[in-house]
Amino acid sequence: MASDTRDAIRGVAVELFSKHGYEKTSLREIAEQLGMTKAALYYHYPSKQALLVALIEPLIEKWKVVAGRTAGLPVTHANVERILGEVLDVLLGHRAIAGMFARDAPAMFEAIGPFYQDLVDLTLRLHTWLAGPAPTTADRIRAVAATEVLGSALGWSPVIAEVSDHELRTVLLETAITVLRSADRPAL
Amino acid sequence: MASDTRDAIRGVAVELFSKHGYEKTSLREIAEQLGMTKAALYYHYPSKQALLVALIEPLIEKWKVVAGRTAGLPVTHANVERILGEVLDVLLGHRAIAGMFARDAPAMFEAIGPFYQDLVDLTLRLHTWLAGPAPTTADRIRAVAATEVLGSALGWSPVIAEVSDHELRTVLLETAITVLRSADRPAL
DNA sequence: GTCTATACCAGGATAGAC
DNA sequence: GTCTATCCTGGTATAGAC
Repeated sequence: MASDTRDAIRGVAVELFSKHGYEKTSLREIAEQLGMTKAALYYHYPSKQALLVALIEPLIEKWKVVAGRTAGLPVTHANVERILGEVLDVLLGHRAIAGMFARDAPAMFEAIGPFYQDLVDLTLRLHTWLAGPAPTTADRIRAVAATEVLGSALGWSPVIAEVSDHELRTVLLETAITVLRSADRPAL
Repeated sequence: MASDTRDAIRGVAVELFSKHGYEKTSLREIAEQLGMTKAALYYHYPSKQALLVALIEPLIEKWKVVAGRTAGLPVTHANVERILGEVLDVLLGHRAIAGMFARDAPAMFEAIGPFYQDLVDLTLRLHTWLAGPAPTTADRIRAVAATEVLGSALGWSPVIAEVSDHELRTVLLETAITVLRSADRPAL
């Protein structure tokens, strides 16, 4: 087994990192909450950054899979709905971690530049795909906005916290699709 | 006059805070870039936090004005468009600072809790107003999503950076309104 | 009124004892 | 696998030069 201690450390780490931010969470705090010393953490994870990376990796992997699927995929209504749904599932399935990327971006970048860059690049590919072939500027803005709508799932608002994952998924998916479709409407 | 030096300090501070994040920006860095010592900064601003507050204040004031306007205002098409437009103008007029709140949230909260809480409360009031009277859960989610669409103006995507403020304003305003209106569409 | 020198404490990191 | 001792950097505080 991959060590109970490591699991416990990661658990406390996600909790504190998302609550107080990465920079403001001290290793002493994490250690104290686990009943060990700062230095003991260093046995299990060689640095604060390595601990962060261990938390991040599962999200990155799933994000790669979803964004990768868009390669060469035609931008049909059905495909857009499927991809956006998968994106939402990744966000909802890793809320705490994805929320860190959304809300604690500079810390994430300073700590794990290349990994962070991977996520950014993948997101840009998603934007490009969503904008469709030969997009206008407005199409590209809407692609960003649609992604932002999905990001609402990570929000701090009580509205978001109170709603069931299922309803959140349904409404946000429909809304994001509406945003992309709004190109078809006559100009205001 | 309110001191050239203070202006210069604030200029460098916004730049570095938004580039590397608040926590990761050291006062030494700021001082060096200005050709002075760390301690000299302390003459002009009594703490790193006070410097941050000085940057933040103009945004908070404007945000208060806009969110305050919604009090008792009927949720008509025209009013929604006017308020969302004003929100966009505030965001576009304070891009760097507003971006810090969007992307560096834990740092902002740790540093200036009460001020941050003000912004959050005002934003929640905006959500509530946008959701309209007797809102369904879906209405409330869409209100959050519409706000998130406006927040796209603060994004790091090259799409956003390349587009003119005017076109960004036009498209995002129209898109946010579409999101709120999408309740009228027949269910998927 | 503006700045320098200097010292203090907290947090991340490393070496080495047990 | 866990701890003590130690180092370095960054925010902070104060004394004092100009």
